Amino acid sequence: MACAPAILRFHTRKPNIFMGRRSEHSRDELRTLIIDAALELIKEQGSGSVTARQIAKSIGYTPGMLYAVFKNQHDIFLHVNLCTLESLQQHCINSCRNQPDPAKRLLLLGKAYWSFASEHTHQFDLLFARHESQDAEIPPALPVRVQALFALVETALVELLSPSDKDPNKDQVALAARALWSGVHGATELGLSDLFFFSPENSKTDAPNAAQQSEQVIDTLIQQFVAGWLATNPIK
Amino acid sequence: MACAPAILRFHTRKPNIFMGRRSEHSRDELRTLIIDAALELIKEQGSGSVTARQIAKSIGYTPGMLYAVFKNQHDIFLHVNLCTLESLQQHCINSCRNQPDPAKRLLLLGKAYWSFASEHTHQFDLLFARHESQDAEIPPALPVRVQALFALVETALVELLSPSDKDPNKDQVALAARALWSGVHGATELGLSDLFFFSPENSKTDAPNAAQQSEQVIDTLIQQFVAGWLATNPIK
DNA sequence: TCGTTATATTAAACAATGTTCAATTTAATC
DNA sequence: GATTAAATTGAACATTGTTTAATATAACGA
Repeated sequence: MACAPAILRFHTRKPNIFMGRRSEHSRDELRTLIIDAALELIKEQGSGSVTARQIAKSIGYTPGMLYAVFKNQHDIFLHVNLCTLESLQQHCINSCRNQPDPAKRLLLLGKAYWSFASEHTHQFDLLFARHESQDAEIPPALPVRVQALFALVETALVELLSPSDKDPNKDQVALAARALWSGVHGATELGLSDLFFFSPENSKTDAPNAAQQSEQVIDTLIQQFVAGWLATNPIK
Repeated sequence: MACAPAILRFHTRKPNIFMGRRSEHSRDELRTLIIDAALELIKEQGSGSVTARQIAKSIGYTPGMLYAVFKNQHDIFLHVNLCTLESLQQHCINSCRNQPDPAKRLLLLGKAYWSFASEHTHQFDLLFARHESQDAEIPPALPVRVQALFALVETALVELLSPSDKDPNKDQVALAARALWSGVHGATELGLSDLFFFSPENSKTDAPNAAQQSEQVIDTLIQQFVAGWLATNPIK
């Protein structure tokens, strides 16, 4: 292979990020362009009917380009989910930041979770949709954001037990927070699907709609859980 | 239109279900054939990758035939969901039919719900998947089955309060049952998605897997809820 | 028994989808 | 200004759900 060295010499050139670009946008700009466009389309139509061609067209590109930036469609949606999770987190934090009473704060958090889900149904659906495992890695920021959500609940639960003392069983608190919030999440899911099926005879003349039912179920769940939490954990 | 009556005469013949059949199967047999085939494929692959061609091929027919029996693919899946819901219901009933203690029964129900979901993940996913509204009507048997599931919880909650007395507030019981079961459902969903994200430092050297976590979360939720239920409702 | 009629099923087509990749355009480099 | 490498395209590919004209077949009437 006498010619190999001569050929390899050409490959030693340092690559440049801007080489050969045709558009105004850097790779990172393209990333956010794509994610924002996808998010917008999902808000309008739901993720199920958003196509690669739609996303590309809405930012003035060709579908093929998307695959130079993201691994596949599912990869794009994963990064949309990151945005959604961030919005959800902010919405929850804002809903209760001025409420010092931990029990009331939990109720506000529950209402916020439901209101976000019902006002951003398509985003919420995608966030918790369970596709069979695609070949795209979960962004590492996702677990962090979920934990941050749980932390809000954990704090409230700790405050409920000991407003002054600060030595709770962390394992127990983490478990309780996840149990309680699983409940709020489940009620939200069932509420969105309108799956409560209250017997008509049980309710009065004016049957509550799905949204009212959900809020009632969530409130009940939180109240009962808090009552149980206080009953089983004696105030130190 | 002098000829009209002559033509119309032919149309007065009574239609017969077996007219022109080429196969051994009646329309109803085809319905169950299709549903069973779809169910089997969903168990193996998950609904997301089951195609009309696969279903048709597995029962020795052509995809076009499916559309003479069902409105569309979503319609087929809805009827698969009916089977799934029936299995889930049976699984739950069987899990606790010999347990007289209502609190223990609720725990068994929770375990059963989780075990069904984790052993039939693909079916469970399809059952609660929230597609954007397709044009196929929900089978009327579905609400009935969901209510039957809630009834198991309602009964246990009533027994918890008054083992002998039988005059509970029905609205309150219905609400509490849905709240509690929303929780179990939510914990199941989050568990399947492995979204609990317990901080590693909180757990001991041997971190529990997703299944163990889910069962623990579900147990905690039920125990706390029951404690709250007993605390807020004085025994009559 | 033999056409006639109504149904059941097919086969082929359709438009739309996600994705790939050779070809092309463009910018940076020598 | 020629060369090199990256960015983007555009056309293709295999699949998908679904429709529909054509066909095969069973029941009916005489």
